[in-house]
Amino acid sequence: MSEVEVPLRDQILDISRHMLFKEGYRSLSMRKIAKKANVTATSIYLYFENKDHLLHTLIEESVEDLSRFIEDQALPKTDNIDRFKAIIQSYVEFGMHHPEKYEIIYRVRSDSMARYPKEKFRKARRAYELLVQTIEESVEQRLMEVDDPLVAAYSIWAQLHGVVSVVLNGRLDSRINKEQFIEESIEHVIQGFLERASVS
Amino acid sequence: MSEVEVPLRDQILDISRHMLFKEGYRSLSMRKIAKKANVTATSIYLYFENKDHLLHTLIEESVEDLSRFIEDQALPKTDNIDRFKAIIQSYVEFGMHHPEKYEIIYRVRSDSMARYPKEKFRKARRAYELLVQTIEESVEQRLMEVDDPLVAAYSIWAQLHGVVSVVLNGRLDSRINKEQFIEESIEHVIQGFLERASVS
Amino acid sequence: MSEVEVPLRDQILDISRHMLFKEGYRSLSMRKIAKKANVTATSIYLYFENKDHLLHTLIEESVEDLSRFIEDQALPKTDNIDRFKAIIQSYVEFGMHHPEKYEIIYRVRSDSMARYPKEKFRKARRAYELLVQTIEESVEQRLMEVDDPLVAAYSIWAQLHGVVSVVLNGRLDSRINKEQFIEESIEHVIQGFLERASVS
Amino acid sequence: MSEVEVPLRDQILDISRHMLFKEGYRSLSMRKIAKKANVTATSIYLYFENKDHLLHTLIEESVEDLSRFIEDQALPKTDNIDRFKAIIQSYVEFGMHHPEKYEIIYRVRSDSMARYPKEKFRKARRAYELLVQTIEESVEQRLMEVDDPLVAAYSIWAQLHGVVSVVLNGRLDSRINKEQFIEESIEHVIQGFLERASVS
DNA sequence: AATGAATGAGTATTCATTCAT
DNA sequence: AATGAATGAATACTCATTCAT
Repeated sequence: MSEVEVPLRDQILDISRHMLFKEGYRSLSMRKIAKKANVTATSIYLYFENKDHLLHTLIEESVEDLSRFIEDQALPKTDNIDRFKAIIQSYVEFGMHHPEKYEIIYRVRSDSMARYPKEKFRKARRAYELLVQTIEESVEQRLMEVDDPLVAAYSIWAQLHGVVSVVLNGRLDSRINKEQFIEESIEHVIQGFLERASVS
Repeated sequence: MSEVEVPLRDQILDISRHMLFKEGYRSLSMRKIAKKANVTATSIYLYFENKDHLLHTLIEESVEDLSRFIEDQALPKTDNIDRFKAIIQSYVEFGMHHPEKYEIIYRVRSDSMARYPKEKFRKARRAYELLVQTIEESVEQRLMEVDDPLVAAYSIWAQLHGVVSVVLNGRLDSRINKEQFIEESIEHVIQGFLERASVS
Repeated sequence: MSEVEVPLRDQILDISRHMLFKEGYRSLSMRKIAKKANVTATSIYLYFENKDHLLHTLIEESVEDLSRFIEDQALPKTDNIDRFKAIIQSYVEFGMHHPEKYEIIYRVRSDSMARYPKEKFRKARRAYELLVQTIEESVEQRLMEVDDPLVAAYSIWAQLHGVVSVVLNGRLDSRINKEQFIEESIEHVIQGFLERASVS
Repeated sequence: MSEVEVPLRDQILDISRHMLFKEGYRSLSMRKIAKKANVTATSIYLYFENKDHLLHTLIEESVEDLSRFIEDQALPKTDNIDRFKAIIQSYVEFGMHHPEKYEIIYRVRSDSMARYPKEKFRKARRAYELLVQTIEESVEQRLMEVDDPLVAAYSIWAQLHGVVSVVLNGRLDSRINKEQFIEESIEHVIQGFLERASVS
């Protein structure tokens, strides 16, 4: 009663996000969400048109958070190389610190989100566009040398995603130290570009 | 009638693999598989104990195919650097040529495969162990320089997986040419290691 | 429409009880119950968690009714022999007047009720405990002579159950009059004890 | 190989009888029987037209065994009272020594055997008819005094059945010794008749 | 004497959703 | 802002039985 009331809509989002992460899309049901929120399933429909809309909201929110997180870390950097590194670092950091949100962006979609309006995924590109632009400027400043900044940016993103998802899915070889793995992977991705530049 | 009869068991596997790829685990149902195979759902149970067993068979088969594909390409190479490249190339190639099998290894698991006997995933490691060993030998021969071959191998695998899955999930920026993306990504992953060596 | 509305929950219990009696446990299905109640099978789950819970409710209710019926008839009797007779009479009477409830207590269990919490069957013992106590007091008052009141009570109960179930299962020889059979059986069970006493 | 080959037909009967006793009708399936017999379900149909026929065979066999067991014990007795006691004793004894067969006679029927041709149950009456006849002769010889031998016989049978089934269903109060319970119950049933006679 | 392949009807249960209140 | 009652379609799986061999 005296506690701060979390609006039901937010509660539903939190519960769904968590359940999605813990148990996967397949066992995410309106009833289970409702039960955890101590309301009836019907109540969810007051805030979300249907299950898809609820999921879309979840994705949009995660995508927005990821973009903003990266921008917050990268935009303050005025040096392009610094910014380049910041984007990469913060991308991985977001995955590690907000696994539930990170996973929603990638996992959900593959399962059910053919239906997710592609258009909205464009938004997700904000951070990517920033990376492209940073690489372009670095190239202009002869700090880097790449054939195609677009391709380079996408490749970096893909590689980082591979690194993050291996860790989040708990597939890391048990003999390997997580922090070491992440650090060296990041370094490898970054160096792959910088060294070439420094060589030239 | 006069056509070559494909055994029902194999038909079921093919259909399941395809449906899994096209529509995801969650919409894979025994009934749908049966309908596509023009048999009753009951018939599936003549060949597979239950849905899990069917999926496990699918995974096992994919894992085996991937391992063998890589070995076939890499083992003939006697030079370690050649073998190193061959492993990487063939891994990506397998993903591109056998997307359904590739996806099963990764996609299915996250959803349902907590139940998949971990022991059998060890098998999946055959190619990975080969990569580790190749790196170790390259290091001994001073062809490469890495802190920890185990970590390096895992990092390479993760990055390649990121690259492959971005393509398979159709998430590639429409302005980007797929072949170029793959080629440059592979080169980047490879060069990241070799250049360091050549520098030293 | 103008009829008194019987709550669905009660309807389901009535229908289940009846079907159980008429067709046995094995052919009792949620679907059939639903069809008889003119609702979908899903609706049953609004009132009962699952089939077992539905059956348990049925058993509990029958057990409770039997106990109360006997107590209602027997407790008012102050004389122990009167009470002894009343317990026996009312036990059989309950079986004859409420065959569906009587049968549930015995028939269902053997089939599915290993799962039924034993603890709840203790309740069923209320009438039995009353019989034990009544015999004990009768013995103390030298109105009866038995080796062991516990054994005597159980033996009486078993014999009565045999008598009742023969009738309810329609196994009575067609040449035999039901009422006569019951009356003489009861008398025999009772006299078996009292005569010994009167002899001494 | 060198073992005595039990004909499959008998194996099936043995397995079915045992499964019926252990797990109840509801979980008795042709497939499970077949699996235990190491044959396919189809093979059962070589010996039994269908599941019902298999069960009927089981019942018939049990009924025959019970009748013969009682006759073997009772017919040699020339004295009617001895024979009366022998019938009762051997009935209970059969239940205790052949619980699987005993249970089939009673348990199965209630569940599925509405379909069992009543005519065949007449056979089951052989022992009962013997009891009736024995009582009739005892009455003629003024060794007993009963209103109606038919009713008396049926009542005895019912009471004994109650006693046996309480024990076989494991419903005996844990504080009660099984042997004592049976002995006293039998004695009570017998004495109920004899004492009256001895008094007169 | 026995099998292997297949079926059709059935089982309990779960799900997203709707509607009247 | 939220509920309670209900649905229709789906799920994995089991069963007795049949048929060709």
